[in-house]
Amino acid sequence: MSDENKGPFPYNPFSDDSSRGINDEPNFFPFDNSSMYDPSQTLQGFEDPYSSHMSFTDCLRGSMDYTTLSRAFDMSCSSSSEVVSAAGEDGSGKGGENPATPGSVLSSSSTEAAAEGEEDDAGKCKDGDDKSNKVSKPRKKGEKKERVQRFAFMTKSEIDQLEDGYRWRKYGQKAVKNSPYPRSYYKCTSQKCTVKKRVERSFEDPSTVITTYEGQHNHHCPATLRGNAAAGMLSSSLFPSASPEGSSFTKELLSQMLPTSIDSSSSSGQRYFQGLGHRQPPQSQLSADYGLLQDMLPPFSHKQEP
DNA sequence: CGTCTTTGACCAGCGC
DNA sequence: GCGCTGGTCAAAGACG
Repeated sequence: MSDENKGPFPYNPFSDDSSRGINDEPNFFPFDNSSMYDPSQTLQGFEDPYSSHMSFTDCLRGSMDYTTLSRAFDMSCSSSSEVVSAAGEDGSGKGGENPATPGSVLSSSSTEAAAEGEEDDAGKCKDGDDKSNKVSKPRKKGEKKERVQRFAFMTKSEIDQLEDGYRWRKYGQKAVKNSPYPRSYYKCTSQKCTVKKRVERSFEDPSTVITTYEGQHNHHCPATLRGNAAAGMLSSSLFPSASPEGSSFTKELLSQMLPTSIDSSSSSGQRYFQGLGHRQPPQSQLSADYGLLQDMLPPFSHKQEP
């Protein structure tokens, strides 16, 4: 892939020139450290999507390690009409999760996570079938591996793993080309859940952790059930399907948390947070809100099991 | 003892 | 076809 993916950020994990080519790059909106959230001023570079960011994890973790968060969506913009149509039908399909709503931060563009997805990617990752599928999985010539919805966070953090409410099992680590920092691979530990994530550090800015989620949870967020509202909230934001009402819930929620506009009209399907910017509520207020959320979340998180 | 991490090996996709 | 790289597996070890 080429330079346009790199954007202003020094290192884009999806921009390397490797042969990755399987899932391709999620639309990636790196944040600019120089414009990190400052409550005393409006967001710098407000018009610039590349500087869109928000202090989200800061809220989630009670202002611990994370200071800035930006995210991107994998709209899997590809030339494949198959993918495009899949993205389209998703809006009415399982995704009925109104991908265009702010709360539905996850827009399913995946061809698998939505319709047959739980079969395919699941097939690849399902217990016991991993190997066989990996080894013998026949693939028609020219047929590309299905895309899964992916989105990435760039997080200013000392620690690598964002606590998002889900439990992850590390299954691999690889050195990354052009980066001294390895990339770690995690799978959701929940049975039949095929969500994966990759975590790596930016080599230009070691304080920045890049987390890439892939797939959609098909189960409750443990944190929500446990009452960890913050993590659960993030989870329901990231994976609305794991919480059917979560989409509307998070829509409402995020409309408060993310008062700035979210481009939901983009024909390309690209959406992103504009960041909390100038209207981010004070920490104390957020904490109070999360306290309420903690009470609200359980009823919202009932998963409609098929 | 169950769970998780580490790590070397293997495989697939891509460019040359 | 070959080499490179990312992604994944799975055995072994660490940990609580």
